[in-house]
Amino acid sequence: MEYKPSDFETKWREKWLKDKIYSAGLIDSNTKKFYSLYSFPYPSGDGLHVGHVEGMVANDIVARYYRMNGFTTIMPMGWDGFGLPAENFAIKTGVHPHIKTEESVANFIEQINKVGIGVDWDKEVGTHRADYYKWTQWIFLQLYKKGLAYKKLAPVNWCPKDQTVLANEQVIDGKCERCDTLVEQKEMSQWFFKITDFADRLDKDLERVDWPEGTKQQQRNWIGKSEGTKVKFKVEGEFTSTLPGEIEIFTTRLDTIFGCTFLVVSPENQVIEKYKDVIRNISEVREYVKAAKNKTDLERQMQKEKTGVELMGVKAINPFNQDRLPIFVADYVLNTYGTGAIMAVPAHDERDNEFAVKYNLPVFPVIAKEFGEPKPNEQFVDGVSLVLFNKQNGEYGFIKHKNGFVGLVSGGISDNEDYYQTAKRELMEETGLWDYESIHKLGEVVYAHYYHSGKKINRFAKTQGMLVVLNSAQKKELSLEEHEVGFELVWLSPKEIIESYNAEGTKHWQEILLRGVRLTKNLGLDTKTKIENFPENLFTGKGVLVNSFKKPFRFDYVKSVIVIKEPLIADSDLERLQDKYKISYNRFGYWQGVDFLKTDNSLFIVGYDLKEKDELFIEFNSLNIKWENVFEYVSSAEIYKFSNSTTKEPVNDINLTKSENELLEFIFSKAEIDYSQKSSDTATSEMQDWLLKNELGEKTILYKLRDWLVSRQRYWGAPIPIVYDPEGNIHPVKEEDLPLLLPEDVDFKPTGESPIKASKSFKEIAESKYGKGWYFESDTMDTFVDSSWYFLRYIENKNESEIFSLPKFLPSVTNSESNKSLYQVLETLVGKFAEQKVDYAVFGSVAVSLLNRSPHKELGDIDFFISKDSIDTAKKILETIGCNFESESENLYVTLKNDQRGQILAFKKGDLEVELIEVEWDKKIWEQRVLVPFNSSIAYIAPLNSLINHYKRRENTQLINFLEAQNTQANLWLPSDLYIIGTEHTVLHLLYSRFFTKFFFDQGYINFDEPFTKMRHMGLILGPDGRKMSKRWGNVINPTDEVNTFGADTLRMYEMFMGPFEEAKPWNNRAENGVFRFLKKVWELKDRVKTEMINLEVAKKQEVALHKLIKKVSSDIENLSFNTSVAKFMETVNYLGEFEFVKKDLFEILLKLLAPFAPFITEELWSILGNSYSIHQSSWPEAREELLKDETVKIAVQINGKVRGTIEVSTEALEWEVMAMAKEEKNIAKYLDGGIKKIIYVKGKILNIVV
RNA sequence: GUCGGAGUGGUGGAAUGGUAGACACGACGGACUUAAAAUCCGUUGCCCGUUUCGGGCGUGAGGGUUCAAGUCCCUCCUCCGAUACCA
Repeated sequence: MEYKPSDFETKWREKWLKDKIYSAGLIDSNTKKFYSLYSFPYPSGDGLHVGHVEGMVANDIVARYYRMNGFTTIMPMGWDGFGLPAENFAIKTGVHPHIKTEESVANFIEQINKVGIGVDWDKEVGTHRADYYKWTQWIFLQLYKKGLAYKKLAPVNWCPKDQTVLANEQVIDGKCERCDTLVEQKEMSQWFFKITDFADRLDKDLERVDWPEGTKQQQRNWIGKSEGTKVKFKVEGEFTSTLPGEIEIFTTRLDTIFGCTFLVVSPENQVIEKYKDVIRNISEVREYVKAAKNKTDLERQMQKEKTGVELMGVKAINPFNQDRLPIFVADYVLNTYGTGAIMAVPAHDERDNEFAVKYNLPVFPVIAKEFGEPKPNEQFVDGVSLVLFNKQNGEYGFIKHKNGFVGLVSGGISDNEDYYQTAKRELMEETGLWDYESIHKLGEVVYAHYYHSGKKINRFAKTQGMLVVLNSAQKKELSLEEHEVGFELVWLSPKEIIESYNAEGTKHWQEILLRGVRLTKNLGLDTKTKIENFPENLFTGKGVLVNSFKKPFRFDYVKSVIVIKEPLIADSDLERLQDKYKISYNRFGYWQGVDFLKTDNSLFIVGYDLKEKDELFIEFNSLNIKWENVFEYVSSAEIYKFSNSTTKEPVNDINLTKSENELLEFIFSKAEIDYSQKSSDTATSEMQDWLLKNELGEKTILYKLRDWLVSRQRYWGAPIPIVYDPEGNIHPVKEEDLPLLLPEDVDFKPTGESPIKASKSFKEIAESKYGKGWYFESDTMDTFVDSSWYFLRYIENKNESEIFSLPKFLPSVTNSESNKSLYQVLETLVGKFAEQKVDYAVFGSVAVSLLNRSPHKELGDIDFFISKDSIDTAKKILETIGCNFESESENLYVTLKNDQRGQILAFKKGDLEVELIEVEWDKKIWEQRVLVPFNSSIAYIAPLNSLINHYKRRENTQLINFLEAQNTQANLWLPSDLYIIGTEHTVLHLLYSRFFTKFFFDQGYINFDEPFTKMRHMGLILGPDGRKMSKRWGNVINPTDEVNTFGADTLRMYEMFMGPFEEAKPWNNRAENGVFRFLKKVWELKDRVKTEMINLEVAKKQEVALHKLIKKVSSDIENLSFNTSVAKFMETVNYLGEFEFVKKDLFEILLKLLAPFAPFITEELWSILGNSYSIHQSSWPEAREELLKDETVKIAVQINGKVRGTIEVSTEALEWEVMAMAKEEKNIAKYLDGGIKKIIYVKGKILNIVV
C-alpha cells in the first residue's frame, strides 16, 4: 500500500475530535500540568496563514510531548474577534461584522483541525462574543472602581476628508491610509487605563520571566525608566531681584550642571504665562508658542533645524554657582516628558549643542574624557603632553625611547606653573627645541587610568594636550644627562603613531595627537596628513568633571583688580553700581561684569574679562570710562593687573593694608564648592545630596510609558460600560446589567463618532434602565483590552457567574497601594487581616500567617515553619537573634519562646538585621520567602503547597480547607508554560497582558503576577521569493493547499524543518517534497517490521540508534530546536533503511517519537501494527543511558592544531595508548620527526600533538 | 543616531572551545524506461598535485586569547527588526 495521507487523515481527525482526546478536566494541586498557549489569531477572511501553522505546530508538539510524559495538558484556542477589517468589510458590503467574523472562525477551526493541532475545543473563546466581552466590561468596571480607568481630553488622529478618527496604525507617514489626506490632531474626551501606576513593576519583573532577551529589552525601552534629578532654578528679572516661583527641570546628567549655559522650556510650559509681565518680548514668544502648537506631527518630524525664542527680561539662576542664565522656549523640548523644561548643556548634549550653535550661545565643557577603569591605590599625576609640529616641513616630533617606543613629549607640572609654562620647560628640557612660534591648548584635559609598568604603580593621570608650532627644528644642546637617559627626537608622519596608541596608558595620547593634528589642519598649517576619524568635538559620555566649582571670585577669569584708596562714593551709589554691573551672567562667554567691594578705606573693583576682544566700559563718577583706564580718572586708584589670566603675579606693585590683603586673598580664594576631578557618577550622587539638603531638587525616576488610551470611535469592539446622566456626569454601568450589548440598529458608515451613538435601541435601553435623558458611552474599547486576558478565560470559558473562579478570601489593595513594593503591600494586608480577624490568608503564591494580632496581649510559644529553600537565610537570621531551631526532614521548625518576641521586633529595628531583611526581601522574595516580622504583628509566609503539606502533617483540617480553597483552576493552570507569539507583539499586547495580570493579582483574583513564564517568538516565514508573504507579491502559501497536496504531516514537519524556529526563513516547495519523501520512507518501513530479529547484532545496532534518537528528540523539543530533531529523524530512518528488517518494538519507539510531529501517519501505522488507540495517549519512551555510550570512537589527530588523520580508539583509552596508535599512522608519523613538544589529549574527542 | 538580532557551500541550514558544512534542496554522473516523471545508486565548499591519497585556502573584514576559535575578547563593515528631539 502506498503512502497516501488523504486515505486516513480525515478518519483520525474526526475520531480525535469525537473522542476529545485533547480535552482536560479539572485539576488539583497534585496534578502535573502543562499549559501550551498560542497567541489567538484574528479570524481574518483570508484564513489561516502558514505563520500561524508554524507557531501552533510548535505549541502542539511541545504539548503532545508533555502529554506523553504524563502531564495533564491543554492547548486552548480562541479568536481575537473584534477589529477593523470586519468593520471595514461591513462598511463596504453591509454584512454584519458578527456574521462575517463567525464565518471566518468556522473556516479557521476547519483549517486548524486539518493541520492536526491538538486543540481542546471545549475551551474556545471569542472576544467578540457577548459571554466574553461581558467580562471585558466587568474588568473595566473593576479598574474604574480602583481609580485606574479615567477620562480626559486627548488628541486623536482625525482625517478631515473621511470625517473619521484613525487608529495609529491607519496613519501612514502622517497621512490617512485610505485617502492620503494629511491627518490632523483633534482633541477629544477619551478613556484611559492608568498603566503608569504599574511602570516600575512592569520594568522590574521582566527579570523573572523566561523571554527572549531582545523582547525584554524592547519592553524596557518602551517603559523607558530613567533615573535622574529634578532641579529648581530660581528666576530673576534682568535688573530686578528674585521673582516668585522657579523653573523646575529634569536631567539625567546632573554632573554636567556647571556646563549649563541656558534653560529651555517647552512651548506648553506654564512658566511662560506666569512671567508674562516681565517677559519683554511676550508677544513674540506667544507667537512662537502658537506656531509650535499648530504643527502637526508630520511637520515636527520634517523640521530639521531647531527653533526657539529667548524669554527676554528673565534669567534663571543656577543653584550651584549662581550663574544668571538666559531662558528660551523651543519645541525640541517636550512638555509631556519630565517637567517640560531642561537645563541646556551644549558641551555635552547633542541637541543643546545644535541649538547653541544656531543661536550663538556659549559652549562650556565640564566633563573630561576618561580612559581606562579606576584601579586601586592610584597615584595622581598632573601634566602636559605635547604635539610638536614643524612648520618648515610639516612633520611631527616625537620622543623615541631606548626600547623603541615612540611617545609624546610629556612632563609633570611643577610648583605654580601653568600649562603653557610647563610646555615650554618640557620642550626645552626634553628636546632642546626653542624656535617655537606659538603654543595652543588642545581642548580640555583628559584623564587616564593605567598601570605604569616601569614604576610598577597604578596611575591616575590628568593630562593637558598642547600643540607647539615650531618655526624650525633648531636645537640647543641638551645636557649630558638627557642623552644618557636615551631619548631621541624623531620626526614622523603621525598616522601610524596614532594607530599604535591603542593600549591602556597610551589611549589618551591617541586622543591628544588627533586633536593636535586637527588643530594644525584647522590653522591651515598641515595640508598633507590624511586622517578621517577625528574625535568628536562634542563629548556626551560620562567622564571626569572639570571646571565644576564655585568660587566667590573666579580667579581664572579675573583680569584685574583696581584698588581705589579713600574712595569718594556714597553707599547708595555703590549699590546702584553693583546692581548695574552685576557680574557673572555667566563666567564664560560674552557676558562680562565688574564686582564692587568695599573695605574700610578702599574700594575694590574686580574686573572680569572673558573674551578678551570685547572692550569693557563702566560708569564711574558719572563718566563712562573704559575699564582699562579707570585709574587714570581716579587719582587714588591703583591697578592690580595681571599679565594673563592664569598668573597671580601683579604687573605693578602696590602697598595694601592688612584688610585689603585679606580681601585680595578672598578674591583669589579656593572654591567653596568644587566637584572637579570627581567621576560623573560620584559627582552626580554628591550633587543630589547637596540639592536635597538645600531643598533645591531631588532624585527622580521618570518613565516614557504613558497611560493606555482605550477609547475607540468604532462599532466593532466591546462597548465601554459607562452611562451618563442628563448633566453628563459619569456613572459606571451596574454589574448586573452586563453585558452591555452592541446594538444591531447601526449604520457602519464612518461619521467621526462611533456608529453606536446614532443607535435608537442603545438609547432606549439606557433610558429604560437608568432614566430619561441618560445615555451610554458610545466609544468602544481598544481590541488590546480584549486580548489582554483571554488566556485566563480559557480555563473556565463557560463560567457565567464569575470571570473565572475567584479565591474565597479576596485581599485586595487600593489604587494608591498598587505601585508599592510587595513588602509594603503585604504589610498593609496584614493590617487588614487583623481588622477582619483572620488568622491566615493567601496572597499571591505565598501564604501569610498572622501569629499575633494584638501586640500587647500575652501569647504562648509560637511555631514557625520555614520552607527548605529559605533555610539558610532563616538560620542566619535566627542565629543572629539567638533563637533555637531544629531541622526536621527538609524543612526547618522553629519554636520561638514568648520572651524572644521582643527580640524579633528589636531585630527588625537593629542596623545589621534590617539590612538583611531588606536585601532578601527586595531581591528574592518569591524564591526566598523569608521570615518576616511585621510592625505590630508577627507573620510568616511560605509557599502555598508547602504550607498545605505542613498542615496535613499536623491534621489541621480547617486550615487545610481554607488553603485549598485558594487553589482555583486559574491558579492551578496558570501561568502558562509556553507562550508562542509573533514578533509583532513584542511590546503592546505583552505589556498590557502583564498589566492586567498584575492588577488581578493585586485584587487577589489570582496568585501569580506574570502570565507568561516562558515565551518565544516564531520566526517569520517568507515567500519562495524571499519577500514577506503578501497578496501584492502573489507569494502567499495557503496551508490548506499544502495539506491537500502533501498531507498535514508533511506540512507540519516541513515547517519545523525549515530552519531555527525563532528565525525568518523562506518557503521552498522542493524542500517540502523532501520531507514528504522522508515520511514515505517511514511508511514503507512498516513492511520490514519483524517482531523477533535473527541477527542480534543488527538488533543491537538499531536499538542504539533509536535510543540516541530518544535522547536527541526529547532535548530538542524542550529547547524548541525542531529542525535538528527532524534532521535526526531523517538520519535514523535512512539508517534503518539499510537493514532488511526492522525490529518491531524499535519501530514503535520511532512512531512514538514522531507522533508529536506527524500525528496522522503515526496513528495510522500504530494502528496497522495492531496497537491500541491512541498513540497520542501512549507514554514517551525513555532513553537507556547504557546504550548511548559508544565503545569506540573515531578521534581526530592534530599536529599543531591541524587535523592530519583520524584513529579509532576505545572511549576509555589512555593517552599513551592513543599516542602509540597515532605514531603508527603514516601520515602522522612523518610530522613527529622533529620531536614532540607537548601532547593534549581530550578523552573521546581529540589528540593534539605540538611539534 | 540609539537599542536589539543576524552574517557559514549554488540554496535552507548543522556544529557542549576539540575532524566546519550534519540533514535537506539543487546540480552533475549513472541505473531503470521507447521517452519523461517518479524511484534508486554515486559525486558535490574552493584551489593544486594524474589516482588511492596528499597538500593549500576557507564560517562578513581586521586584530587578540588558546595546544586548538564559526564558537571567547577588541575594532570595523553589511543586512534585518524596533525606536526616535524622552533631556
